[in-house]
Amino acid sequence: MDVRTICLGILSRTQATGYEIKKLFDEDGYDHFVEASLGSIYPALGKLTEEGLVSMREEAQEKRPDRKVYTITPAGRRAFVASLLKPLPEDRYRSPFMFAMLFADLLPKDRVSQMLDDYIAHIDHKLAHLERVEGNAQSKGEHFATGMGRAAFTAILDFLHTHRVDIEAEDVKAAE
Amino acid sequence: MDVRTICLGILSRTQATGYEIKKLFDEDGYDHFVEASLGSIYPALGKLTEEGLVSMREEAQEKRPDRKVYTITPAGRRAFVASLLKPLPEDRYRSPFMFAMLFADLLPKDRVSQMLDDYIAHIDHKLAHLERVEGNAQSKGEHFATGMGRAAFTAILDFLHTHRVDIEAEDVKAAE
DNA sequence: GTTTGCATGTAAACGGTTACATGATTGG
DNA sequence: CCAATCATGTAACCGTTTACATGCAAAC
Repeated sequence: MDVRTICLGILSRTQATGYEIKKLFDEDGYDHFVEASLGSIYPALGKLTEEGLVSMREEAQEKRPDRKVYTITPAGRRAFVASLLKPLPEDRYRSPFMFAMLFADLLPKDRVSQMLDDYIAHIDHKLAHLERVEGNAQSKGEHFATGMGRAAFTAILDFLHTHRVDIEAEDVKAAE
Repeated sequence: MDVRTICLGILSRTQATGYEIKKLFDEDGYDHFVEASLGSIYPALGKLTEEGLVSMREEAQEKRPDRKVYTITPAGRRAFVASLLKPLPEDRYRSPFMFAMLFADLLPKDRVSQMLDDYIAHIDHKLAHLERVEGNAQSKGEHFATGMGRAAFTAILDFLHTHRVDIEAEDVKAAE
């Protein structure tokens, strides 16, 4: 899902500045399955404006750059819905952690333990974040997405807690 | 995790040609959390050879291009382990499906059902693949990785089956 | 007779991140 | 005093994908 489409999606819910869109990503739970940096959001908004899919209104501010508030246009809504009617790109999951676990036997035992600790802490943190935003979910979709995220994270944590011993165990060379 | 490191990892287990490395990705369960195309593998192998991290031996073949079999060097092994001792990059999960679910209320009901059907079929397929490779897992790490993948996919499928009704339900406008 | 598998490689295009550039305000 | 927040934007860089280029053999 490209930054263009993500911006349209957010703007279909609320008008916002580029900066605010970025914040919605990070804070409102979107960041579990999409992401974008400001360096890609600003150019995307510029292009969407050119194409008439969003409109922009400048709000002057004292001692700050003008806020540029973007609003989705009817054409923008149509384009957004159209993009969701097309076949969706596949999910992509890249996990350096899982990759590293494949080679646990090459690593010192405490490095493996440390990786597990870090990863568990990280998932814990994500799960906590998810549960925090779950409360203020607005739409059916948000409930569904946070629920599914929670299901997945919980299962992963369960697995890690019960199976970390397997990978932390010393390699026992078969006695001859 | 960049293609370089992934190639080194695979070559730490077995020598292989670029073509074979690609196949190992797709067939041996690696593709659930790492991926790379031939267009990135060949240049990566060339560079690793230059740097002395892998060595290359050409095997002439009749009526086919020479096979170039790559073997990791001691320096390559050291570099690979060193890369796993450094802090790992974060996992990244990009899900156009989850993103689309956030906007289910904007879509026709049967498009949502179709997305769910497609996605469930897709996860089913991945899970079956994982269970197929789980049998011939060689190392502790492979067992761990396939086990964790299975745990996550199973939880997601469970969730989808029990909660799809929530998102497929008609939006009932509150009676006034 | 067409697709799939084997086997290599290059180059253009793409989409994105990171760093740079600027600068006042507020909270710790 | 320093870090974070607000607020925009550009440009260089990066890694990767996709398409192109080549071509035979086996399977369907």
